[in-house]
Parts: sequence; C-alpha cells; structure tokens
Amino acid sequence: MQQLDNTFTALSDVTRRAIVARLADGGQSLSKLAEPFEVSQTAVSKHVRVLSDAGLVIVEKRGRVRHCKLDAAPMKEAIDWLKYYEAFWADKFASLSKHLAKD
Amino acid sequence: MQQLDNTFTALSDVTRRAIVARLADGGQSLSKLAEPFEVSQTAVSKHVRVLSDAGLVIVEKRGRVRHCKLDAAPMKEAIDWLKYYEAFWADKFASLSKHLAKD
DNA sequence: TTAATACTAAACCATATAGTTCAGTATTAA
DNA sequence: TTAATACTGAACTATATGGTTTAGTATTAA
Repeated sequence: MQQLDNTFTALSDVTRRAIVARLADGGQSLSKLAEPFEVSQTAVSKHVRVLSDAGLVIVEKRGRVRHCKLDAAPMKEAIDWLKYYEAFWADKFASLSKHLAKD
Repeated sequence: MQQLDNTFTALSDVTRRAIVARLADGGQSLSKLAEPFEVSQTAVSKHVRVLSDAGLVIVEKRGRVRHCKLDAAPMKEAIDWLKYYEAFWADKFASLSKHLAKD
C-alpha cells in the first residue's frame, strides 16, 4: 500500500522515468547517469534517492562512485493493481457495455 | 508523456486509488462516493477533479448531481510503460542474469 | 415560494516537492 | 602529499499538494 504509493509517486516525474529508462540500458555511476540531464547532479542524486527508497534503483557504493542499477520488481505490484481495471478500458467493448449497463 | 505524468500522479494517492476501486463497483454520485471516506466531501471533490483531469473518471452533470464513472483507458499507457521493464524484475531469472552480466 | 440538497469556488494553512548553491567528506590519481 | 573526482548534506526558495472552513450557486422537493 505504502509501496504502491512510493512506486506511483516515483514514476510520476518525467526525469525519474527517464532515469529508469537510462538504467534499462545498463547500470552506471550517478555522475554518468546525470550527464544528459539539464538539472544539476544534486537534483539527479535526489531523484535517485526517491527511486532507491521506492526500491526501483539499487545504489551500490564502489569507492567514491555510486553505481546505480535498475530493479523493476516493485513495478509488478503496480501492474497487478492496474490490470484489475482492464475491464474498464473503453476499447474493451464487451466489458465496457457490461459496465455501462450498470449505471 | 504529460498523460503518463497525470496518470501516475493521480494514482499515487491512497484516497484516489480507493475512489477508483469504489467506482469499479459502479458509477455513482459524488456525495455517495464520498460517504465512506473520512475526509470532507470537498476533499473528495478535489480528488475526483484530479482523476477527471487525468481522464480516469468521467463526471457527468445530472441535475444537481455529479455522476462519476470510471474510464480506465489511460491506465493502458501506464501498463505499457511498465511492461517494458518486465525484463528487469528480479524474479525473472533469465533476464536478470543477462542484465547482471552487463554491469 | 421556500427550504433542503449537491455540489463548486475561494481563501487559507501546513507540509511536500523539485530545484538551486555552497560547503564538506571520502576516495582516487598525480 | 596534494589535487581532483564523486558524491552527500545543509540551507534556502518557489511552487504544488492535500486538507480545512465558509460562502455561494444550481437544482429539486415540499
């Protein structure tokens, strides 16, 4: 429940979703990770903290470098939650009309 | 992109997720919808506004009543986004080890 | 016509969020 | 040993968020 909050909140920011996308191409240091973004490294560091608190990114200290890698496991719960509502997608005609009949 | 932001943000609040859950049992008026919640009707009204702005709830004026119903269509985009990262779930052993080999 | 109902808008408050800069610490390279 | 690198923490700012209460509007019921 709190985990779902953390996951959805973490993913509600464009920069954080972009960080996740970058990490999907492979783990990397925080400074490398921050390079393409227009905000400061400190800002990226904070975003990574949010993702790490949500369990979506694993940060490992290697000397002076923080190596970041993706762990998408918490997304499973989010997908499961969302999937429950597939029946209410407008393009699923059969389910929709069944639903409309209810109102 | 902005749509994804809106969807994830809308779903990052427990009360709003509970509203979605209630609407899955059928459309209803705002006041009925607000009943089980401990916050004021005004607060629920604001939450419904957020959901409606995200396209997740359709509000229809019927006389003095606002009838609310679920439209989960925007969730599709969110699920699709999340699904891309299935390969990074820790429990998908094959994909994970492939990923680990990269670091 | 009057009173009740179902809201919304406005004003306000406390806290959270996203960003900044600057200073400090830990680690590595020269 | 000194200098550079890779960060984090602290302090600050602006805006967003979630909540409240109070007042007002639109609609329906009596």
